[in-house]
Amino acid sequence: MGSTIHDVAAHAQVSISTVSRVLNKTAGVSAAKRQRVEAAVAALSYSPNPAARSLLGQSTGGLGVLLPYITGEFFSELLDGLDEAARAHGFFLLVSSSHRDDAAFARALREISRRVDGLILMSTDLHPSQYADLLPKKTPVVFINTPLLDDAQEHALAGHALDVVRFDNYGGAFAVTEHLIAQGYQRLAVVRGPERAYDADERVRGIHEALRQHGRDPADVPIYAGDFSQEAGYQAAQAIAQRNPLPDAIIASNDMCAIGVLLGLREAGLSVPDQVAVAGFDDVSSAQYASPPLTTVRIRLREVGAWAIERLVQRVQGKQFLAPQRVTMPVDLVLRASTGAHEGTSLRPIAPPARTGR
Amino acid sequence: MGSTIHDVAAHAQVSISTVSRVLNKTAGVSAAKRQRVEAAVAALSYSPNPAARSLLGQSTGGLGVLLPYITGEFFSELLDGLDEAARAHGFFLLVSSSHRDDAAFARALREISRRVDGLILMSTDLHPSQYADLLPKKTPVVFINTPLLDDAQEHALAGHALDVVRFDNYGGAFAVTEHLIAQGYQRLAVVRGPERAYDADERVRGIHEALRQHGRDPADVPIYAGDFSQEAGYQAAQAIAQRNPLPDAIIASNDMCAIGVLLGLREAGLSVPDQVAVAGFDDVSSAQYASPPLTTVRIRLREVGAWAIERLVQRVQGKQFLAPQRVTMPVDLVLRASTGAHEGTSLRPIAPPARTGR
DNA sequence: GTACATTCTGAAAACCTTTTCAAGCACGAC
DNA sequence: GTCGTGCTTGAAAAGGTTTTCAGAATGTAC
Repeated sequence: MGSTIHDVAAHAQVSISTVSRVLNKTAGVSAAKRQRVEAAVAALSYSPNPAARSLLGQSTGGLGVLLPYITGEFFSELLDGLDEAARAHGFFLLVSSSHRDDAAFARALREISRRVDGLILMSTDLHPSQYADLLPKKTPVVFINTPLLDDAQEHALAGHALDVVRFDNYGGAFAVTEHLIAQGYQRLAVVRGPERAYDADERVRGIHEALRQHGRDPADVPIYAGDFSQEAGYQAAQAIAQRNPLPDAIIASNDMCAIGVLLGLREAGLSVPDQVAVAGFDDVSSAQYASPPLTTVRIRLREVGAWAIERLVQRVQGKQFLAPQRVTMPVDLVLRASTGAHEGTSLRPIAPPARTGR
Repeated sequence: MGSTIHDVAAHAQVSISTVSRVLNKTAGVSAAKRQRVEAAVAALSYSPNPAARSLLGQSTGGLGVLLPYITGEFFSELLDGLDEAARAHGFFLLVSSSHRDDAAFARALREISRRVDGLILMSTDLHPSQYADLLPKKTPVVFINTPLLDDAQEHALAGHALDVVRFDNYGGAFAVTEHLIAQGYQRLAVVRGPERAYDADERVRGIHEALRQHGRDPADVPIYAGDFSQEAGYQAAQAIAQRNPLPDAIIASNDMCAIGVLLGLREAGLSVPDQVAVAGFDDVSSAQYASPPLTTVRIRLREVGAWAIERLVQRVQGKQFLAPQRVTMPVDLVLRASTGAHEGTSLRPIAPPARTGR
């Protein structure tokens, strides 16, 4: 348990340098000594002290993950994808979430970044460029689902090893809206996500663009405030139910909100989808068990997580000089009963948007 | 960013020993020097290198969490409770999950335990005593939801700083069963959790004891195999629907399974709760959005997580010699429509079982 | 046989902190 | 004035590893 490299060296009758060389394959060692060292390592069940290693500025074996929340199916699945990929590469995840204010976030970022080899950050209301001075120059970072960066922002981050992976909020919202229009719904309403949240904005943008492309005026579609919570959806549905004329389709900012909308409509005595259709976003697993099952947009969270880890590990393992990437993961439109769709139709892939390579 | 204690010492014109003493309050320092040091620390925004600290056998600032899964609402909520409590004490969580076999688990345990000050372990199919030789003697450990230990097992673990927190699987299952009996249901069926899983066993035990206490023979209640998944519930429901006479109430091992049962019954054209009642366990948030909303047992996962962290932090921060505790958290019976209960009744606390103090 | 290149090996420095040890200092008591 | 006491301070060691540097050993070419 508590054996050191010195113990191994003594046991194998070589110097500690030789042991280190065998372990790290950093230089040639004669076959005889190598075997003695390997035997000693096995006999003492030695493994290098990670603290000593990271003190030398080597790898810590840890990757930091800072998320706004970890509760809920959305983050749970993302985290699972991250964990699985990290484990496959022999890394551990240092997780920290829900930092109330920017100061707390900055503190956590500073503290955690000294203990890890790379960072994964997701924060919907801070621009990556705002982190610039908080980030240790040497630590590679992957952002998940942050706003697109303009040139000035890219410039501010130029010194960092920094990639971004997004999922196609815009395209998913566009597709859902087109689907509702194709189904013949006339009077849409929207329950949006939090103010200042990039993904919420993108979804609204996708909805508006689809409306425009089908000759409808976005101004005719009322938008209700929300915050990705069931409660917000419930409240909005109550308000929408009072409306005259009654909207015949509601696009919720995400599935939890949509489930709240379903409850609110049921309370108001309205039937889904006969009187009002409802669509969500995210395809959390509750979506298929809602009643009626929810039309929504599937985000391939596991793939997003795997991509982020993969990229980080590449950079950590010596490939410092990879060109920064900005990737957008495609999403899938999932059709279910809540919009009067044939349940069997289920999966329809959306063409991925052009990947901006810069 | 990269400033060391030497930089601070130079800036404040004192020795590094003095800086260390000011930072750790480990000995008196004259007021003048203390102020100079504090000013220097602020000016250079210095914070001690965690790797160097942990190399000295001091705190790493990390707590390890090994769970069987992190996906799903159950683990998500537990993890959130752990994270919140850890953050409150200034600790980070090192998370690792889903280790396919015992060897992988042991490896992860060994690797992770060197990077943390304390460990939280949850594994439903390994007895704590089996970890005994895997655990570093000095690292305190809190087990979540492990089997009760007999004297021999306690003895094997005697050298370790080790606490256990459980939630009342037995009592919750007992209460649910009593509730179904009180509602007048006659022919129960059970869909159990995985084989060899402690919590699944306890829930069955609670059901059986309740049946006996109400003069019924547990042998009359069929038990269907399951694994806490929706799929298993769905399959079981299909099988149960074929049964003659049809059971009039189904107790599922957990909520996900119960939701699967609801789907299976709906598929079979059976209405809940008119023809068959359904109850779950865990009270994940989907339970209240199921149709019909699910009668279940609420586990106070956040409290369980907070307790575990609290205990670990106490031990880490010097209180090595606390007597080991074995605590069982009470659960709450939550009544909803799936068992024909008045939805308004909702919450009924179950008296906590005696806390075994050893 | 000598000179040289090449491979292997061990000693020692470096990473950054905490803690022990001993020295320095001021102060009060005699 | 001298001694002892207690507090403050700095030097140095320790913790476990990687890496550099130089030396040793081996092999090759003439």
